[in-house]
Amino acid sequence: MQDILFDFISKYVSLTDDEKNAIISLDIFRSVKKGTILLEEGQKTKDSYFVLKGCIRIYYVLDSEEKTTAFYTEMDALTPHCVISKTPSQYYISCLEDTILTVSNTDMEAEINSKFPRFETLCRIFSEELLAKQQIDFDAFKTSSPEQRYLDLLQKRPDLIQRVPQHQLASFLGIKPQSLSRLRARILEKSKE
Amino acid sequence: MQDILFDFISKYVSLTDDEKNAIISLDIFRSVKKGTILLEEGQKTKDSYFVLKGCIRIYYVLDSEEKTTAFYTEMDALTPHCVISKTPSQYYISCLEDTILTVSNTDMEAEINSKFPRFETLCRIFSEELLAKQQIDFDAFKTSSPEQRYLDLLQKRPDLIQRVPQHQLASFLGIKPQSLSRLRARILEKSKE
DNA sequence: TTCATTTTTTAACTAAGGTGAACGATTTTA
DNA sequence: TAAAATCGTTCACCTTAGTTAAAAAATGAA
Repeated sequence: MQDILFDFISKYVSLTDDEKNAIISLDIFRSVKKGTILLEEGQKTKDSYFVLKGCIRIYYVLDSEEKTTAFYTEMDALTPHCVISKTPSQYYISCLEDTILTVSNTDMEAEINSKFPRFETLCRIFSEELLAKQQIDFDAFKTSSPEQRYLDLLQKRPDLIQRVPQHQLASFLGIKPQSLSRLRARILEKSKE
Repeated sequence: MQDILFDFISKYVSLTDDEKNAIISLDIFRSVKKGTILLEEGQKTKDSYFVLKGCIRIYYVLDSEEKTTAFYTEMDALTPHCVISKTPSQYYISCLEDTILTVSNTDMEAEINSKFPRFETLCRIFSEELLAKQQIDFDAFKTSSPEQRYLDLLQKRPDLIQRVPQHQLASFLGIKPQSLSRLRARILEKSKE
């Protein structure tokens, strides 16, 4: 299971056995049941997550309605905004499936970073990559219609459409569940012609 | 002018005179005229920007229409996606106003990072902050209507609405210029009642 | 200043998403 | 297992954005 993490890291830097052992000794691997809430609105935390297997999601409760804005699956890393801003969380994080992930807090990261400078380089590069990728995703969202967004998702993350409930997918796409349902029917109708 | 940059950096780490001089000797300060195109679609570059004064924007050309997706003003940093992904750029970057900025390339950053490890820490923290902030912005975009987005912008970035052409603001808000115009009229109508 | 260009607004019409309600189907839970 | 809650779909109606076109306003260049 740890190998998933190290395989991932090896894309960026090659770790020595010393470094790997330092990470393992942190005891960061966790197994969590479907439905578990990792973070609640209003809470403060220093914990970041890296998904090894399964799926977690971010959702807000606005006007007593759930709005899912992000999904994290295998090899996705999530540092909640409240960890960075040191303010109470504006959103919930919960497990959509039984999930295996790593949980690491700011202090542990600081320690590893100072012991192994290459780990800091890894974090910097990784975070720069995520930022650039997310920028592209945001741009694509702004410049396309809900229907186009759905079709794009179908191409790029077909797995998500299978494993995630429609109403969560809808708010992820920025629309209401009824609209997603209608939009899907519309696409099906078009493809018949 | 350099002081703007160092004031900004001092929020994250305090630099020694040695470090400041190393940065100054890189000769990264540039003054560019309104309308200058810093990066074109299809180009490759290693250059990142930090805006000291003025405003630059990212725009795509889709179906021969300009779609502006981001603005960068005083104290904003921009590393184009193509710098990270090492692929040709999907978008243009141009100056909306006469602008003073720093231009630094990947190689220079790598050099500074290896000479001054604290600079790497600065970059990591800065990039993690940007990522978290952008996530929140993206979430807000997904969970609100064009009208709400406009009202939010009016609160949070009133300067942008003054200094940026409406049609660029429109695509930044994910709508057409005519819709923004109509939406503004609608808001004005409501406020009269 | 004048002319050309760009930007913003307005309007009429079309298309698409939001709302509220209803209906099975499925899942959860007691 | 039965009852309750959740989920996905459909419908009718409303609101809002997209489209096309035109005109007014603002901007820039000769």
